[in-house]
Amino acid sequence: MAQAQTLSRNQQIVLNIIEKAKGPLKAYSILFNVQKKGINAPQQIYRALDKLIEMGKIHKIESKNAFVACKSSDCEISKATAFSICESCEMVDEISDAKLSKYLSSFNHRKGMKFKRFNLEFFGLCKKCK
Amino acid sequence: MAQAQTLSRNQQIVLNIIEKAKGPLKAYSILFNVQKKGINAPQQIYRALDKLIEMGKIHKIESKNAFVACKSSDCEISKATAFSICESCEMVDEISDAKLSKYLSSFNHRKGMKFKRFNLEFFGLCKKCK
DNA sequence: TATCATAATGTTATAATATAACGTTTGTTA
DNA sequence: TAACAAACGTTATATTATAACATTATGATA
Repeated sequence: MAQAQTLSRNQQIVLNIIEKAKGPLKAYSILFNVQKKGINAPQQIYRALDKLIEMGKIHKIESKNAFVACKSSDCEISKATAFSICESCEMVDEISDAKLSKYLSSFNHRKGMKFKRFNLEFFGLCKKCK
Repeated sequence: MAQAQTLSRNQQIVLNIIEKAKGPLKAYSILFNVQKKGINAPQQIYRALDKLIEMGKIHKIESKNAFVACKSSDCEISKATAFSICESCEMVDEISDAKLSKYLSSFNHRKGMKFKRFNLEFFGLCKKCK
């Protein structure tokens, strides 16, 4: 079984950069930042990103094609993610709201579909940009 | 002011294809389907898609980079969209649930952000694929 | 109806995002 | 230590999306 905690070298490098970043990072901007460390190809970045997502260490912001570190204890390895996204600056904030999470996790579509996972993106202007 | 109802030729062509489709369509697959009608370049598709989204006639499924026709009267020109997405087949269904919509529209993040819009994607297996 | 502004068009080129496919290396564990 | 799985490195290419520029249609109004 894959060990939940141990990160490979490339995974650790990529995660460090994402964790240090103030906002969401794009794959190619990560790539440019790690070329000094000997990572040269997009494939290497995308592979690390995929694994980090699987492990729940990071999330993809779908509307921005960008990645943020997970800050939520509620998201249960990315089964229940919610973000607030500022349409003016680059700010993205992960929303940890147990009530919201519970409400959505128990939501079931009439048409017979049982959901395994959801991703919610809110858009607006953050405090600064308002 | 832009007239909410009148569609240009290209917009109409693109909308027709999306409305006739059984599932979400990707930009380039739309392009291949309309080359017989004299639309030759991606730019033409993307421009039509952008306008149709603005008008609320279609929505983008962010996790799939694909587009579906709007079927909801609740979504208020894409201010409040929710979809159920089958992870096995290509099925995407727009969720019209007034309660859900109201709940999320009135949700406000603690950190002082007032939301203008949200997009929610649920993932699971549809009836057929289950 | 002439004119002006706006929206939409057509086209070429290119940017940005992401994956396929292959062989090699490393790490785990039986 | 042999065998397997995971991660790596690399080249090539596929997919998604936008920039930039010239042209043509459309609609409002003077």
